[in-house]
Amino acid sequence: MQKPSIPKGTRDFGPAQVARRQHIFNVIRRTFESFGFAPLETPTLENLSVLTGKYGDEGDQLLFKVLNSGDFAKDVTADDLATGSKALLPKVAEKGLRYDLTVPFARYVAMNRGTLTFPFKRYQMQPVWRADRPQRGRYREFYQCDADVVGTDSLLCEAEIVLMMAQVLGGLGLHDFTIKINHRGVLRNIYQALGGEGRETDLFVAIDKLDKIGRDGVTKELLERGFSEPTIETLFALLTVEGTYEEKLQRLLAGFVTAGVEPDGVRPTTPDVDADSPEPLANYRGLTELAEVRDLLTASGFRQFDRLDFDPTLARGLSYYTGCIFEVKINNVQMGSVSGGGRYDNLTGSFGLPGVSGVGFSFGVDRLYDCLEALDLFTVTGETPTRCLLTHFDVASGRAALPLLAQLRAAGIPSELYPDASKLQKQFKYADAKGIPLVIIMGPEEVATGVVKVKIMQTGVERVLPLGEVVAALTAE
RNA sequence: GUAGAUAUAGCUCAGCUGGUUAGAGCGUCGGAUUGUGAUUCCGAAGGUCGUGGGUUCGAGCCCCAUUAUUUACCCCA
Repeated sequence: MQKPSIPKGTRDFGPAQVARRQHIFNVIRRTFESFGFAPLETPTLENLSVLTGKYGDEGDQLLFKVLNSGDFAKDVTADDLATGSKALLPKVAEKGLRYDLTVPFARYVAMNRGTLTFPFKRYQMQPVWRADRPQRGRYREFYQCDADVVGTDSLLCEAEIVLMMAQVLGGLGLHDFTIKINHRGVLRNIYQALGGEGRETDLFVAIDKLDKIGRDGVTKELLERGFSEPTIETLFALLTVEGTYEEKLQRLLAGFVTAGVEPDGVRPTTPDVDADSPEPLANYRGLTELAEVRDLLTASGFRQFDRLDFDPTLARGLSYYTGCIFEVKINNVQMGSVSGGGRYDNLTGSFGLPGVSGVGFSFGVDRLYDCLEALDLFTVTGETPTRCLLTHFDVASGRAALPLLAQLRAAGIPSELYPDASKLQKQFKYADAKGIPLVIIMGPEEVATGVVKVKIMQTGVERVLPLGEVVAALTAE
């Protein structure tokens, strides 16, 4: 006999876990739909040509590839084998499991460009797969819940992302969170303020780690990557600006002007956005857009600015982001980000549809689940949906219970009849173990008199009711 | 890919410098209660100690290998 097992990084979800997960999905779905997003589902399998090259070299290695059907080795030559796996791969696998929901979405938009109405808003809640090393909060199969908009540059989308993040977390009872926001334009301006020394991406990767490895760690890493000490000094002066959202914007602005950073223009903004800001703010796209997002949030009634943190060190890995970027962390839990996203100006470009701007974000359901569990915030506990258990002792009383069972179900009370004529004790233990709140006793005595006992498990109180009144009495409660 | 930790009953874990027949709690099953759960009491079943070698008179314990799990790094949700 072999020991049963499941693949690394995958999990079974029992009834209680599914109930809790469904609760999370429901909160997210309700929020997405209330903001006008429509559901989309895409295949588990995508063609590898769609997936490869979209997530960088490391991402490509994390893709699960699916072996071709039939004789998958029929096109393989001795040369291919000698060359190695890279030459072999396209010949044996042409499909792979989806790695995220954004790329399949982009593929869908490009394929259906003729029939979609833009701006197109969709949400998607499906599993994705990554051949990663599993660890805390990291699985090989996990669910993402994405909401994206394509076909508009409006910063209202960015503001609404913040609103949705806050609404979902609040709806789940997770009130102690931080939404970090930054802008790729701000990062670029910082890079320019340093005189454009070294590689831009090296800089972003290093500063993104600031909260993890600290100032000394980042300094060391930048020195290794060829940045000079005065440059690093300037960098930290910009990165460590203190104050409110607004104050940080102003201080960075002053820093950019001092450093002589060339203004990178401005996209159209709403007229009165910068009413209380001096003119130069408008000349840096990143700062301008962050200011506008803040104003749109204020106008939308957003009141949780203490949980919205403009963090110039937030970089995020995925290179396709070009505008605002977001990341959400739950405080007081050791867990990576539970949500993240941003704007990408050319998402569908690689699928032959250039110039379409998209903005979106994603929740990690599995991490939200782990956070809720760590903070003991789950309220859903149901092991079974059953509300009422009918007990019986013999074939005759079991038969006699069936009409009542049907009536209960018709009345919308999820009910079941214990399938075997076991000892009553066993039937009660079953109800107790599953958390079924009501037990109706239906023995020969009850059948003969037409009067049944209804026991409320939690209190132990037992009521005696004529058969005909049971459904009405239970419905009333 | 790099580094560490762990592997003993269905589950969570004890098991001393290597010493006779490997333990507990929970769970399961039976009984006290032949028609009443959760509480109480009594009893029972359940383990080739991850796998393969080695050292030793003797290995759950020491050594080597191997597999699985897990944590951190990288990267990410």
